[in-house]
Amino acid sequence: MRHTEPLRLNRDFKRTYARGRSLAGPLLALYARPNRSARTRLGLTVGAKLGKAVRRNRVRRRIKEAYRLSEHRFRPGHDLVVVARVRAGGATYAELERELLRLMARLGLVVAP
RNA sequence: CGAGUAAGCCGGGCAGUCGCGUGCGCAGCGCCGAAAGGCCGUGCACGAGGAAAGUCCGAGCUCCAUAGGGCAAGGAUAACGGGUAACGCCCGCCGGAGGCGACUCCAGGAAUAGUGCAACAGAGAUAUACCGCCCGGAGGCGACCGGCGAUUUUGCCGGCGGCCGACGGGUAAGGGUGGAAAGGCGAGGUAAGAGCUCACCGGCGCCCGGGAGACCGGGCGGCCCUGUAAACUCUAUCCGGAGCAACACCGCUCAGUGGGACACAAGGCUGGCCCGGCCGUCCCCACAGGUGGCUGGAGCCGCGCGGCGACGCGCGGCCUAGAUAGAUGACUGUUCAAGACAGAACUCGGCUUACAGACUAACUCGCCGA
RNA sequence: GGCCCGUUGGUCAAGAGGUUAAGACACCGCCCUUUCACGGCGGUAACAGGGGUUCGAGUCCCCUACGGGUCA
Repeated sequence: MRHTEPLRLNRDFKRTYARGRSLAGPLLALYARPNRSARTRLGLTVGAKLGKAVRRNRVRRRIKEAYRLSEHRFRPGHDLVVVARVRAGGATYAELERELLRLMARLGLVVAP
């Protein structure tokens, strides 16, 4: 992704959970924290409760795709963690995309078009 | 046509737009980092499985230990012959069990090397004698006959066959329990019985013949000795330990990051100010950057030859993921029998488990037709 | 990704081849008490699932499912 790099280290995840602002919907939970950088770092968490490897991969790829397609509209310079909740295991792409955009907007991270 | 057995093979296809990983090429010499190193654009090629899974076995590879090895402990395997780098896998075959059959299943060494265990039931459980049957029999019972005594009832003695029977002995057929009861069944035999004797069958030992062997066939001999080794054990064979988060190299090193506690107090940032948000000295706990290893291998495909087969040999051709928070997704069109189980993480050989369906050839049984 | 454990009533748990699987807390009913608590008596309720060995399996062996620990 052009303007985003992955969030890798466990300590970055922990910092985001502890210091960041959060919001949760039925399918996803979103944590966000400014990182004093021009770049946004994105971390995805898809736990074992959602299913086996194939299903977890599908959920993760869909979230990534939804993020990628709207990336240009997001305010840069944040560490983001998207946690897939159990019901996301059976959700369609459209449902996941709608929820991600809604959560981002409610945290004020969407630049007005 | 119906029912069934067993094996191999495939496991959505095609097209478009956007996006991702690796390799090769081109371009800026730009950006991030203290450095090792990494990032960004673009063209082409390639880009998950038959189970990638469970981690149940066997190996390669790496480090540690030992350095000729032996013994002990612990673990694994278990008919026989072969295949293989090796195996607990595979093939063939033997024995046993099941099925009309095709065919399937079996941890399939030793229970006379020893030890342990066998609840309940039952007379008795690795050795028994409760009932019963048979022989002897103290003694008892009550008919009948004879004799004697007496007026009769009756008493005494003897005889005969019958019944009961303390006790002593024989027996292991029968009873009934049990998963298992001292080979099975029949005949002889006997007081009653018993492999006590005999025939057949089962098991054991020896001999002969066949086979590469497990084993099979035949003869002879006495004997009959419960089950359990996924109980200890014995016999034979095998095994040093750990695992790519192994390991090697490069680079940083008294600094950083996260959590807790303290505390919204001093201080700093944002902001005109309040609220709010972010940072935070000291104490405790935890953590650590990059590269290689990393895919060309007991490899895959085709043809020929050898072998019943597993497989082997020869020739020709091919290169087929290599990520490191982890690459296959999103939106469409079209087609069909409408898509199951499911995602590589060092790599192979197996096993096991999950699975919608499609195809190929083979065999068995039943019915009908020629 | 590798290695190693565990699963018994609602909860914590004993049991280690043998009749009907302990115990505690919890729950239900009765007694006690004016009532509640405490106490007493009684009761409901379990071997994760499947297959095998054995006469007999919660226990021994194999497979599956689930839960947990550990290794940078």
